[in-house]
Amino acid sequence: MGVTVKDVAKAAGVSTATVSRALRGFDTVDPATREHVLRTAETLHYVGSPAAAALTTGRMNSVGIITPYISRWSFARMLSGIERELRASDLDVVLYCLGDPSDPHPAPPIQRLRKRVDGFIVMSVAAESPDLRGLFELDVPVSLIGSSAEGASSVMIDDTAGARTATEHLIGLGHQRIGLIYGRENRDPLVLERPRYLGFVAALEEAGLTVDRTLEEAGHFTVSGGAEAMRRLLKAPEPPTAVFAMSDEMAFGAISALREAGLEPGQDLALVGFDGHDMAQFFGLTTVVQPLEDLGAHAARRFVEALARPGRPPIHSVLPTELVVRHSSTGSPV
Amino acid sequence: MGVTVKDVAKAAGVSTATVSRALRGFDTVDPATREHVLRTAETLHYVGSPAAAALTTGRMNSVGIITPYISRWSFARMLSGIERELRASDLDVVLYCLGDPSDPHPAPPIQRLRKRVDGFIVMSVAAESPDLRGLFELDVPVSLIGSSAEGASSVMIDDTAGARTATEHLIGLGHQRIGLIYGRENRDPLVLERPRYLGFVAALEEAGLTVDRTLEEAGHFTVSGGAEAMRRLLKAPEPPTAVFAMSDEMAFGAISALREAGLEPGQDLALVGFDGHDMAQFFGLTTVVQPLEDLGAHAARRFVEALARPGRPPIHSVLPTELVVRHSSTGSPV
DNA sequence: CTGAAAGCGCTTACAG
DNA sequence: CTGAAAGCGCTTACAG
Repeated sequence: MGVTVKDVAKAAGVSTATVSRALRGFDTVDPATREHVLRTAETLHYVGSPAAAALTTGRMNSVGIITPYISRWSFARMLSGIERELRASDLDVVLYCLGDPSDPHPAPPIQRLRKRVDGFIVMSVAAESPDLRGLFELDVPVSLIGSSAEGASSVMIDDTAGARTATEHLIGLGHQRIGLIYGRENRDPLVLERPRYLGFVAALEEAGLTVDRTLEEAGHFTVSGGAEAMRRLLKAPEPPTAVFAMSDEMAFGAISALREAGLEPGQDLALVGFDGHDMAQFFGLTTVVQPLEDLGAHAARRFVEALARPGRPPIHSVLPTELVVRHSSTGSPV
Repeated sequence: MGVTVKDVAKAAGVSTATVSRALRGFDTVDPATREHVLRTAETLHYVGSPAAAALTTGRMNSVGIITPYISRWSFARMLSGIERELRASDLDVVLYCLGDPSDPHPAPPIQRLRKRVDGFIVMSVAAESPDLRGLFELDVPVSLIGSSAEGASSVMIDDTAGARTATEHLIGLGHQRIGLIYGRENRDPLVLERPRYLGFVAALEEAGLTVDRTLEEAGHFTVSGGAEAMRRLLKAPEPPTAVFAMSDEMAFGAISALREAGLEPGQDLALVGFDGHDMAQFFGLTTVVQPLEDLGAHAARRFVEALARPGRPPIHSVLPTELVVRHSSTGSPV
């Protein structure tokens, strides 16, 4: 069903061992022989069988990407960063999407996947999550984004600090009643939710403000969820004068709910989001920008390194975030 | 480095052939034997080697996804649809991102990829694109989204009709000077661009309107590109009174450019987008909604079928689009 | 620097 | 219904 090393060997008049060595650039091959083999392989349009190579070497030359979402903006962005970085290393990308961590979903077939890839890059899943059960005992490189674990490299942002900065910004503008739009009722599954909440609370407490649970609404990390959360907040007996949304997409929804109610973000209610969404600028949305593609690229680089030099101690990196102030919080013109 | 069929065979007291057959549910195995083998495999935590299986059967149990973009909204959405559908078939998803079709980029290693997967799903790449050179001679199933070719199944929307409907909507509202925000200067690479243009032009011509090239601006399918395109249109000696944008993201940018200029979409200029973006509703954007996830799921299903029953004639499907009218074109309240 | 041979872990005719 | 044996296409000690 195709040209094999045997064919190349015969055509080149050498052994299959030599073909194999030449093709992979071993320097134990006579340069002239190598040249000749390469040319012969070329002529015959030889393409190696990764399955056969994998069977002998144990290396699949691919990496498994484990993620809760694909199309959610920030995840697509990280994925894009991973892909871009991996393109150079000719590792193939095998994508596995878990599904929403708060919804019931089948456990990923980690053991089966492990046989298909040389290791994993995991996007925003807590190391302790049942979805990752067994992953760290696999003895393959694991590179984490947004979470961390003992034996794995990780790259994250400081979610707590980011949320705290956002909240402090609102406090600095004089707000005392600050609402929150978080994600899901159960704040543990999505790894970024808890630290952002802690940052929010810390800022309030430091400023001597009380944490008012009635000012916290779930927005499910979607635009429509954010809109609904904001509608509920506006219906409160004493609505907040400012709101921190844990994602820009929820903040977009919040903006639309405000407009619906005849209110202008920045004028009537100060709003801050989180992510640095493409469209934040166009909404005039103040937001905590995180370097999503860089997070992905970083994790991919760590993975490639771990594969090349096993046994090195894992590296934990924290990438900076930046509060970008716009109209939605200050009310000043866009 | 792990438990193999041999180990299972020995433990179960049968041959490896029987283990193999039992594990794959062949009905030529005595039920009691099968049960016993299954239990033994379970106990031993046996996990098959896909590489070895692939080497003997020639099947990799995975599908290559070829796409120009990952994080662009509509592509992420289709990808999500593909993934969801494939999850059930336990085919692994190997992702290959080409890069922007209008920018120079390396040719994808189709021949190499072919050895890793059982076939391909291609998102929005013209069958004649150099990126796909050799793909159709590979004799593996190919399932196309948004384009079509002789020997491959395909699923698409009618881009021409969608664009025509959008344009007719604007004409029906009484507009005579209708501008266009398209993608790139070179409209061929991204397969959807040419048909949308043809639909736009057809609607104008049928209405007896002249096609004015000075009212056409490139928006690069990005939010900021759309904003710039709209700014240029507004600077025209005689600006359009309505604009059709080939994507919602460009339309969002256009909206922000309008607001910047103190204009209100729907009041001062009628705007229609294309895609059915999550956020269109929140912008009050009139748009041609296309079933992106369904396109992906559809293509995936075709692929799985083609794999199961090779030789069947390919199926070409067209999924419906729907014009959803909102404030941005009619000016009526959201 | 090169080759003969074994082996990676499965599956599949072939026989029984 | 089951097993012995060959073979898929590579790579890798081992010899030379």
